[in-house]
Amino acid sequence: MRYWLMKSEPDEISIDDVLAAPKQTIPWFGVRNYQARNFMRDGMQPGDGVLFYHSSCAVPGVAGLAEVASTPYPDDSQFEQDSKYFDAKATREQPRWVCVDVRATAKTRLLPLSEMRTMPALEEMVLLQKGSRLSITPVTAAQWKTITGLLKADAKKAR
DNA sequence: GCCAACGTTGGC
DNA sequence: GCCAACGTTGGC
Repeated sequence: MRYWLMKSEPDEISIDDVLAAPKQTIPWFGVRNYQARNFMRDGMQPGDGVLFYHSSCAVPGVAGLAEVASTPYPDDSQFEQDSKYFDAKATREQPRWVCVDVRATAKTRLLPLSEMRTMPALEEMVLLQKGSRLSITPVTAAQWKTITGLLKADAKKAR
């Protein structure tokens, strides 16, 4: 069981969009960075925990929780000429890009990036490292526990 | 919209 | 295989 942080632009696909999708599940297509791809291809297993992160928006941060819901498979958008994710060098025989299905499990309060930066327990998060801009990054079990623990406690207080 | 940081491309 | 030029990401 591993943990990941996955960035999505809420203007494209927000946590609400995924929760509204059939089975609360969407294919995580469009990753076009080799490191991020390798995390999906070589690291992800169904059931892995996912921090659903909203990026490129007014207040970037963790907006919900999700889980990996499939093994990796070829990303169809690489074959679609009309897609902005089309890759002329990819073939059905030799796909270059993969995706996994992601199932949203909870919307949380927004945990802003700025707040995460103040938390000593999260100092080592890949997301918070200088110059880090990978759309998929690994999260340690301790970091996962810190963040989900905080968000669950806050949800309880809000009830 | 700016720009730092990083990734990719392609000539050599 | 180097590296300059260019493209992208994403917070601010």
